[in-house]
Amino acid sequence: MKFFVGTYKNKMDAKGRISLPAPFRDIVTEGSGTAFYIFPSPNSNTLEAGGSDLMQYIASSIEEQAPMFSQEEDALSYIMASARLVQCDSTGRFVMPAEFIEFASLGDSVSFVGKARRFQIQNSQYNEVNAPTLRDSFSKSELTIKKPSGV
Amino acid sequence: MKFFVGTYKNKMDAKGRISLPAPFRDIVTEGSGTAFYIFPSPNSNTLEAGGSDLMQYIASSIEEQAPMFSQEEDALSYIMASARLVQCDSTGRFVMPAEFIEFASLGDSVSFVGKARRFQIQNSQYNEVNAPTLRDSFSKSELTIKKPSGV
DNA sequence: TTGACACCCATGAAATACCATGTTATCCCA
DNA sequence: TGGGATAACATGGTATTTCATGGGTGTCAA
Repeated sequence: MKFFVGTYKNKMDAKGRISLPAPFRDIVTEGSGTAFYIFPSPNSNTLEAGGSDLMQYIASSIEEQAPMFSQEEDALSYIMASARLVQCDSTGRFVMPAEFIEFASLGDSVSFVGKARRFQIQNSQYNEVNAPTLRDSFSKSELTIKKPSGV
Repeated sequence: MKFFVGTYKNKMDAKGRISLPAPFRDIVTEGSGTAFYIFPSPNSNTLEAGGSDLMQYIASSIEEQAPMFSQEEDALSYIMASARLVQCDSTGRFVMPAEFIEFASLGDSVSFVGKARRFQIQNSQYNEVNAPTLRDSFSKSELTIKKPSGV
């Protein structure tokens, strides 16, 4: 299995077209053809993205937490309701839906931030002001990596 | 596997005809030809819809919960009794049964809401008032995506 | 006969696939 | 190790297709 790592900056044109960074292209298109999923992050004004395996992960989690037709399921599946499947063309470019441009306040420069199983898409300025903060809070050892079960 | 994601708004004409959103068309018709199932939601005034794999999922769930001919099975299988199989024409349009138009109070504008394994069909106004609520309850961190078992 | 329903076109707008180019990164060989 | 050749990639522009939607016609059954 391959992971989304690294941070890349690409330009969005007037039509909302952006090149998906080449290192992400091969990973995300495994099992989803040339398409991948984007949805608004539940807790911040950034966009989350990944392949069909990510959606499978989320769908399974929802099914284990809440039965079908329950109110909890309705709230959890808001991710699915707000997500979009976007297609890459032959040159590796996709069209960012207008509602996401607005949600994430995307400008000319867009950052792609690797997050292992998924990646984030955000305004480059947002990324620049947050990256040092994140690094800072991490190096304070408030945040650590615990041993996962079954590894 | 492909999932129903996103929210789309289409118009219903005087004959009760609606275009099934193109992104849903390819998914739902896998294994069901050009037809799909619609049934009233057990817990709200919206309509649930999906392909034959969804009905398979529900049927299996009913079989595991209650034995055949039991009273519980009778209640659970009300979904099957109230469901309808609808056909799409060559342009991807289907006729919404009159009883469902009444049940879900459908007007000119109809929303299709992706829910991973299935999708909902509802009055667009109903969708507009509920979507912010869902997003709100989700972003309060009362609801999170936990690691599903076996992934 | 009348309504319900499936089927057939037509059309404008919007989405998407295709083609072209410059620049950067990578590879290969001297 | 350096320099040239080659391939990959990001980005700009254009053409084609898809899609949603409106209207009409025929057919079968109540």
